[in-house]
Amino acid sequence: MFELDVRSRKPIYEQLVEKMKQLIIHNVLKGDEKLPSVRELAQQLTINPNTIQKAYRELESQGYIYSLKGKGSFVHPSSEVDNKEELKKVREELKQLFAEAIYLGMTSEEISALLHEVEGGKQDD
Amino acid sequence: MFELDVRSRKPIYEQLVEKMKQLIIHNVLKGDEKLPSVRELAQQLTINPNTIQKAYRELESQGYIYSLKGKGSFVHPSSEVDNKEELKKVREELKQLFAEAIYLGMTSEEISALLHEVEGGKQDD
DNA sequence: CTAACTGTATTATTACTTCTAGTACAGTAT
DNA sequence: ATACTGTACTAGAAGTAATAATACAGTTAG
Repeated sequence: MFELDVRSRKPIYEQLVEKMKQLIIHNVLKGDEKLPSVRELAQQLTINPNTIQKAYRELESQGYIYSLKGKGSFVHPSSEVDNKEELKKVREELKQLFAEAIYLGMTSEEISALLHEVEGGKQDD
Repeated sequence: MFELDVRSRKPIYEQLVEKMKQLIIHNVLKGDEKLPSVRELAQQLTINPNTIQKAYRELESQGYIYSLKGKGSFVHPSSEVDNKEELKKVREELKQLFAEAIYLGMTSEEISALLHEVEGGKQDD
């Protein structure tokens, strides 16, 4: 499914959260799609099931997936995502990153271009 | 100078790096301005000098400050900052964050508005 | 109902990172 | 010389991440 850097200073479960978010955001994993089970993914990645669970718990609290006992974990459909806390966090991070980008010499034109590049790469299905 | 959350899950030296970057980026700390010494700041914040040094080392490697043995640590003037690695990192983070913002329901207009808000708040002196 | 899946929770242990503490050395300035 | 600076190193305490081994509850296919 993806690769992890076990030697990284960044915790495995955080890497896992980031990668999964990317897959969900870029629609590689579609709404209501079933994710690999905790044990299955642990075996695939040769890491401990508890670590997977920790990542899934985090993804669930951020609203990206939902889990049903006995059934599995599933991608939360984008249209239903309504996480005001996450949105607030993202807004703050954007402001911080904009200031940093400008400080490092990026123009607002460059930044806008990047935005529209990302925006253009989207499609619903 | 600022406040730190010692109880936070985020390491103290990382908080310190973030805060200092903000002060530098927003021109509260100006170019070539002398920063508090490692020992002085450690005393002010009641944390260990080694922790301050770790933060300063990180800020130096990111190009935000420079240190002179026996003299002190100083803010790197914005105009001279030319850190291609940092810029590359920021570009990647922007793309990731844009995708996330859009996924969470922000429009590109909202994002652009945020950008110009940050941009407008700048002034050289 | 049983067997084999699911998520979830708990406890114990190990490994790693962060932070502190103390010391030391080299360069600068008065 | 004295008192500042940054920098480096070792050692130990404290907290976090990751593993390992169980256990329990809900779902589903036979």
